[in-house]
Amino acid sequence: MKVATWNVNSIHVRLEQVLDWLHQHQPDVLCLQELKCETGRFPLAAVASAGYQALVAGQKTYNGVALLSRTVAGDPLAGMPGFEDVQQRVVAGTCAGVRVVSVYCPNGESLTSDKYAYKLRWFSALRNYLEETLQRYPKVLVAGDFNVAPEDRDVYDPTAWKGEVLCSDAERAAFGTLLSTGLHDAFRLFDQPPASYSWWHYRVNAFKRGMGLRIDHVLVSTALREHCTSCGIDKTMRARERPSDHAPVWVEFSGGSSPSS
DNA sequence: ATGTCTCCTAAGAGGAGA
Repeated sequence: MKVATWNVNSIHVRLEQVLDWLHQHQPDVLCLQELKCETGRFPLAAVASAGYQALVAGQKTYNGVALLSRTVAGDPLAGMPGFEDVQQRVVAGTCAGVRVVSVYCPNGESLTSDKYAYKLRWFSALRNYLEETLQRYPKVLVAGDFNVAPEDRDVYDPTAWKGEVLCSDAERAAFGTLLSTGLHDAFRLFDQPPASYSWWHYRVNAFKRGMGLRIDHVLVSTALREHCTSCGIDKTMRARERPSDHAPVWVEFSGGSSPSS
């Protein structure tokens, strides 16, 4: 089983790249973020012709998440119960016995912004939601743009970014509370190249200069961790013409398309 | 170093968000 996540920064602009990626990598599930697309305008027919079903929680202009899967996802759920939010940032479904949650965590803008306070409230709600999810489903996978670089090694220049948004102590602590529910950062289960990042700013030629952060993550529950065989970041999509500012992150599991027990 | 990209309104550029 292969699952991936990708912040596409507009599904309309990146549709051909998404279809290419599905064709090349044949994931069982692909989580998407920043659709910037109303639910009713999502290109369902295009992804269907590529062989994928879609759960979509979209809105006009901003945010928006989706879960593409080869088979129809069970128990679809948009948003987080008990946390009313006009911003569409969460969608979940069950695929091959795995509860998959696609998340687009708030950016926060800056430490003094109202959006930063919202980000911390949102993470608190996410922690509660994932705790409930883990009680209901043993095999849980949470994938998306977390907008947090968990450690200094996830930042190209930790000194320059120290205390900045995406790297602040409070954000890292909030990310840590997600792990404390019983989830594991799949990327760090394996040896990885140094300077592994998933996002590079569009400005200042950041990608070519290696100025990136690792803020897109795949978290797996303990029951899933045992089956996890590899995890990586596909930088090739960031090197393309007209790229998203994020690269896809993928994870593979042993046991074919349906990891059992 | 205010740099780039996307989408919106609104009929031109400019603002919001990342």
